[in-house]
Amino acid sequence: MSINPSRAPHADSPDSADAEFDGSSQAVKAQQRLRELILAGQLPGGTRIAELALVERLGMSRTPIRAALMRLGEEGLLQTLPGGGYAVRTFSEREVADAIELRGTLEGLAARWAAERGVSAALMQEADACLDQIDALLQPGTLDDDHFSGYVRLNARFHRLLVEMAASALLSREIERASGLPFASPSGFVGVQAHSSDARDTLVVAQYQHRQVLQAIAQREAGRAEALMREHSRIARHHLGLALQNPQPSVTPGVQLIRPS
Amino acid sequence: MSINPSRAPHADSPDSADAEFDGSSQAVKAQQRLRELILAGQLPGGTRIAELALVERLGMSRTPIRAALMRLGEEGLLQTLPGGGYAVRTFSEREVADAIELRGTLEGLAARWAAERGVSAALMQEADACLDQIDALLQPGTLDDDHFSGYVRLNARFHRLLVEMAASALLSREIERASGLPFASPSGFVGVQAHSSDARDTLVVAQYQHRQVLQAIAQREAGRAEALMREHSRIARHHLGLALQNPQPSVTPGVQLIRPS
DNA sequence: TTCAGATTTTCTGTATACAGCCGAGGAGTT
DNA sequence: AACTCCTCGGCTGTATACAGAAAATCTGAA
Repeated sequence: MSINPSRAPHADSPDSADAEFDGSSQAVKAQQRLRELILAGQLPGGTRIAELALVERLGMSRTPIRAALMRLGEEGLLQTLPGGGYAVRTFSEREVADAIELRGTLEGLAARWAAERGVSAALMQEADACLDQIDALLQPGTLDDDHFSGYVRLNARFHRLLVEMAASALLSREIERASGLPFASPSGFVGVQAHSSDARDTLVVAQYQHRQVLQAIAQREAGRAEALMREHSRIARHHLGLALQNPQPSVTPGVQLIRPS
Repeated sequence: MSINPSRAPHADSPDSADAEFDGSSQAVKAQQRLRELILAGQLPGGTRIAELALVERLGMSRTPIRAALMRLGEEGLLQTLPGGGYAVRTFSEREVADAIELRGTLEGLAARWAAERGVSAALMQEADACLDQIDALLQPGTLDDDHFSGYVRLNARFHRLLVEMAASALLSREIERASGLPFASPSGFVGVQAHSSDARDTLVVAQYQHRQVLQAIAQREAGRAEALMREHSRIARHHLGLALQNPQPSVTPGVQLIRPS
């Protein structure tokens, strides 16, 4: 017996191109795929998740699935039920807004620490180069979907660099955690107005704020840096409002978890 | 066989009076007892923790122990080792200070939300009564150990009420998490100067800040409430400095996890 | 027809068996 | 004597068996 051979997994799983490299353990694979399943709306919000169903679906035993459920529970995507077990969590609009503001506050703290403690020249240059790339993307007249996904990637990169500037493993973990809810992440909702007329203008404003934050950090203006990052998160909140008026699950993963108010 | 009967646990376990009521599952018991073991210094910081050793020590199987290790890892008390497994984490003085400031920032956000959104009269009265009790404790001339532990309890209660005022489950979880590191908790270090000459004065200042925060919330002064809570956390940071000058593991659990800088 | 009780099914929590991996230690060679 | 390679032991990740509990369903009576 041993590992019952090969185990031809998933016969259904309409998941798109996964084939992501094996990572390592079964547990992290389970966590990743479970998250994808939830965000893609495969698992309806609010209903109990049976471990055995996932055994069937993910093609592994209960042990790594159990670990993944626990992790996603800590992360906030699942809620523990009183009788035991987990259910896919749903979020009120207020909760999502709170999550965004929380992330903004934490990123504000990161910017403040970066300004107070100073940042290595190499890191500043890297961030600067990142913003230059965003500038190039925002040249007038060039805004197709490719450019949008490019913006999402560069924006996430800039936010990551900013957290790195704070040089605090503790804060990094906490921000990563707060950004775990997909709609709370820095780029969670940018795709929502990809085809809006003033889509570019919003990104221009966001990019302006990026520049100002970096300048404030460089000039050691801690209070200003913090305030700017907080304000910056309001853009995500604005996007949230747009996303709820015009839901497009394809571009904003996880919206179906937000229950209408 | 079944559950090997009754389980006469621990023959060694020099733990003090536990006998805490059964709670429920083995997993949460494991988590609680593991945390106690770490905070009491039974498990030296930095060394790898073998699951089998805990099986022996806690008298249960690997499964709940594994769950407890994962939870404590997420919580930050343990770090995961590259080769797999966990080790008791140690903290630099800087990290502890960061944790305190992070908690202060989050509590500041809670105070701000409370002020912005308003608080029920019942909750305000409860907090007021709590502060009245602290006032009674701080009457001049009466500062023995009992009063100190009373202060710790009431202080924790006030901070809990304040978080409740924000009425955000998300923020509650995050603050609870940030206070998980024992030295980052609101009352983590107050015992450090129990026998200092100006012990009472520090508590008087803290209590003054409590009153002001409550007033700011009642008057809907959001910015002031936030700033006050942030400043309030500096008292804990002050206590941290004292604790490191004069370590007393008995009154400040977990200090031995802080590595000298 | 509806409600209450009993039975059955299914689930989670726990314990344990199995296999691969990493590290320590010893033996052999230069 | 020092270095290298091999072997052995222990430990973690994974799979599975077992027991208690809760929910769902079915049956019987009012």
